[in-house]
Amino acid sequence: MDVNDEIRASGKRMTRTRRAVLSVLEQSQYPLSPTELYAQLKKHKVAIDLVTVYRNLVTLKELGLVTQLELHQEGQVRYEMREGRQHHHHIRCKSCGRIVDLLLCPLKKLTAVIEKETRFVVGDHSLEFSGWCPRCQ
Amino acid sequence: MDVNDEIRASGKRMTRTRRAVLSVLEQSQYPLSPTELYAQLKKHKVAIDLVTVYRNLVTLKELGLVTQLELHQEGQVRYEMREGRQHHHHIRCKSCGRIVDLLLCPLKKLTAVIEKETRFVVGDHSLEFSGWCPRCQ
DNA sequence: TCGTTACTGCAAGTGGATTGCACTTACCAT
DNA sequence: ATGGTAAGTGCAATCCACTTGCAGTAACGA
Repeated sequence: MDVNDEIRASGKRMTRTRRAVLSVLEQSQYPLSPTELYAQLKKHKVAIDLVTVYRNLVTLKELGLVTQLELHQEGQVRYEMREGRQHHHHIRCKSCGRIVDLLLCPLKKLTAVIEKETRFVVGDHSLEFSGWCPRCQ
Repeated sequence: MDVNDEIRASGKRMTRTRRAVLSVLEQSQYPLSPTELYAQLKKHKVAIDLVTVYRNLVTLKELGLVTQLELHQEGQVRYEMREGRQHHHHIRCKSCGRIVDLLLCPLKKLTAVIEKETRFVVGDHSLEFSGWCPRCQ
């Protein structure tokens, strides 16, 4: 079941704008904010409204096709394709804003410890590092 | 050197409103958003503008007297007193929004691994869990 | 190809946070 | 103790990410 099928299976439709949003996300090397995504679309001469970008991202997130992340101190949200990629975190350069994937997640074993400590049932976690990238050091 | 001295030593002044902001933060059991802080001040009949709350928080953060945190999916920032408290993280209830401290930080040893993997120089990290608190389960 | 209804664009609205500016006040030098 | 100056404050306006209302458009199953 490819992306197209997944969308259709949920009663949603594969529209011109939705295809364009997916295409830009698929080609991006790093998670995009709605505004950046919108700028990319404009660059590719796609006629689309920023509101439509927002609404498509909400839909795609609900369908589990994209992941939403919020990086510290950014004041905006970012999205990346989920598409077979495994759970991971990010590091962001404090100087140029560059965002790079981290392949590790050291937290899975921690859940039990935290549940014992707090009596919460742990759902998600968000982990993010910031620092200075090679170019900015 | 107490809080008062620290503020004075930096060329800042200890004003009526700044004292009130600090007092509310000191008495809070959990990190407060500017709006919550403002509401607390109003409840205590402190005459203050919301803008002044914001500006004081910026100043206190710059002085290292308070820590700013951004919890995932909240869309607002929170502050807590630093005051001798050691580095820690938080867990937030997805249902009622309750925020509880975690005493552990499993990430210190990870810095070297990440620096090797990414060639970044790691500065800060932000880690946050969410789940369901005992009352909301 | 037609009808339903998801989707879109435009405009307006929210809410958290910031900025400009004139007035006020803390506090140090005298 | 007091007067000058620069930090701090309040108010209004603004910014910016994001959301909502609504009328018109288009995907796609029948």
